[in-house]
Amino acid sequence: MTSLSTPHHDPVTAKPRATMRHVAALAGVGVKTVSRVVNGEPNVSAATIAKVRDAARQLNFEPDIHAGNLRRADRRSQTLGLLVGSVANPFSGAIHRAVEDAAAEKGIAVFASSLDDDPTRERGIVSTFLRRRVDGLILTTASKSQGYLLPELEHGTPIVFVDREPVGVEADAVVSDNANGAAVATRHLIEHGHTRIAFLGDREDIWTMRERRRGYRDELGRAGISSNDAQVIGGIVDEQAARQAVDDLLASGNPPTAIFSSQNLITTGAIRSLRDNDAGHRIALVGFDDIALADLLDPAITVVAQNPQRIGALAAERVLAKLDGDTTADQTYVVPTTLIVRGSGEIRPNE
Amino acid sequence: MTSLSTPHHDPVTAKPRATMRHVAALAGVGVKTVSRVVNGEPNVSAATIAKVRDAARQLNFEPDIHAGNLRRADRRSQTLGLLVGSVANPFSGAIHRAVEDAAAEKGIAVFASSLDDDPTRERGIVSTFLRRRVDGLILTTASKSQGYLLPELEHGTPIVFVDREPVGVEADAVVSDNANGAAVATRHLIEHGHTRIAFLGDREDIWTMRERRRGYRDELGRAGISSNDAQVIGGIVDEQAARQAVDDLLASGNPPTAIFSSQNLITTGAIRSLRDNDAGHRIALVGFDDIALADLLDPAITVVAQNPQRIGALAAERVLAKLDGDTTADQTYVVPTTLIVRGSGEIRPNE
DNA sequence: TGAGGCGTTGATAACGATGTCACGGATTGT
DNA sequence: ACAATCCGTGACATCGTTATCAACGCCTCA
Repeated sequence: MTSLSTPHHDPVTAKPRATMRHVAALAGVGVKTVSRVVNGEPNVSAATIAKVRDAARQLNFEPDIHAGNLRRADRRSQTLGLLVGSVANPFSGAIHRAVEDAAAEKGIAVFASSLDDDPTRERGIVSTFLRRRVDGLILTTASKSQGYLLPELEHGTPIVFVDREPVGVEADAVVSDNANGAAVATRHLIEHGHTRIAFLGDREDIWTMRERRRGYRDELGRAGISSNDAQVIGGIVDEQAARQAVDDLLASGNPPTAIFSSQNLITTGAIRSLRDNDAGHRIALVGFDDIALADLLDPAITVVAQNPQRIGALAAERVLAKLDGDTTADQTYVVPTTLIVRGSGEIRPNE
Repeated sequence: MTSLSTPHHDPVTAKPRATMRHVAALAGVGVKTVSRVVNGEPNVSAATIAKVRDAARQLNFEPDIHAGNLRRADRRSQTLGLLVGSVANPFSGAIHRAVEDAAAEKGIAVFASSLDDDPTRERGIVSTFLRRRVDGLILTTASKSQGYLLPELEHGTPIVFVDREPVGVEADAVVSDNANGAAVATRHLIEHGHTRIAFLGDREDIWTMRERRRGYRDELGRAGISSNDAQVIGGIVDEQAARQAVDDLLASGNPPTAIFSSQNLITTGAIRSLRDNDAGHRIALVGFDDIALADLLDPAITVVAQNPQRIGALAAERVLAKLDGDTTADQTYVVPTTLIVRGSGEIRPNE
């Protein structure tokens, strides 16, 4: 056996990539001049620019942005790290898209990763971003504290939290009007005559879940509804669990007349259960976060809609502003939610 | 006025980032030894490893992956570029998620961008990826030819196309069973007694649209249905346009008894129009690509479902395999579609 | 006409990491 | 006991780019 080996892509056919040196040689100029042309720096003669452009085109030259970044004064990688719930989730997708649009305008590329509400993933992904020297971070978090980001903040990396407020660090955050939105939803149900309103919640350790539950409870309190009537069910991790939870509620001795489901997947699970149990027109439902085609269901689903586009756009705006030297004090930006009345939330008890 | 300036993040508070030299100095070893520890290379004493780890932790050291990449033999940036229709679109999101999962396993980060069916964007985004020296590319395309990628392919960069086949280059592609899926949908409608089946299509220059239309036409031909009965409407760019198109169809002198909508947003637009015109239970509808909650609508929507998870997973698998030296010949992988019968596709004419 | 300035250009060091290689000390084999 | 080997380690060159600075030629103005 010889020592011949093909460790990776076939080295026989692999053509080397053109560097500035190659371009410089072909154009008959120095590398620094190529650099000047590529970066649009002034004081290069038109003739030289043409020669260099030609050579670069011939060789399919693409500058190595990271090699440049190594020496460049501003050390910008033109890259952002984005961590969202899951890139497969429409809410996250809308945030991602808004961030991409803002970043693309400035030639900035975006790393996007999924958190899955897993603290370990959070740390790993952030580390992955940091090792790639992203210029800024937009993060949804799951860990108990984001104190580990302090050194990065001190270094000057702009960090903006989205969807959930951070713990253990001061930084910008962009979140939905969670407690108020939940209160509005709850009040809406109360105004339609309900007192037995169940709350279907996510995992206890998720900040948005606690905020929404707080809004729900506060509103019940304001209406003078006994907390005995509040059926708070937490720890619902997916659509199937939500379905089961509602099945159980309906089978219980004292079912609620209305349901407030505090999240996307939980809402669809609830819809399925209500449908299965033929209770869709009997039990009111208001969901937190809009769902696709909710207006075409029967009944159409009343929701408190979030504004993920706005959340993403605002987060990107803040990060980019900080990169441009903006020193506005860190704060939490609250993006309003909107009650969208469609039918399911206007069902009255005992109908 | 002094020459003091604050070009970017406040240089007064900006702490420098720790490099291997700093870690080496603190640990009292050479930089190469730090490199060995960080990369888990063998032949370092346990005591030295401990010293280095300690120092690295104290300084919050994160290695600069791109600086290393510059000198490293394999030149891997541990990064993939992914270009999809739009990161806000559930189909794209599912692909993205599958790619992310496969990549994350190997510590690879993913750049994700949206194409918006814009050839100019395609070129710009690919260039953006290339300048960042991604290890591989997974691309949805909009331009007439991908010939511009030839130099990159020759260089050995693995490229896999998703959703649409490339033109002008030979490369792996992972696509849905478009023509066949469309034929299955069409046959399904024919089997339920329809002959006047309208086709609602996307922009003409989109490969998937042409494939699906081909499947539709072929199937009509096989059934001996006159092409006069085929009402092909193309150039539908969004949901609103689809709605309008169906409104027009219904108002025409000779409306179809069934509709095959060849895409996601077009399907929802069609549903809305049918609903508005009170025709949902009279005119059959089969959509290409599944939509959320389709099973809860009235009627529930029959669709030919794609499998974006599978498409993404397969594309990622191919790219990663090529990175590992796999030299299987380039080919197009066809991911099967599935007819999901729910109700709207089983409505008979004249009901 | 000669000093000074400006526009254009390239040689060289440096960025933060890894590949190479050489060195010293410990271990092994005979 | 001595050579051969192996292990642990660090000095140095290097990857592709940009910052610095010096040099050159040409123009301007006194």
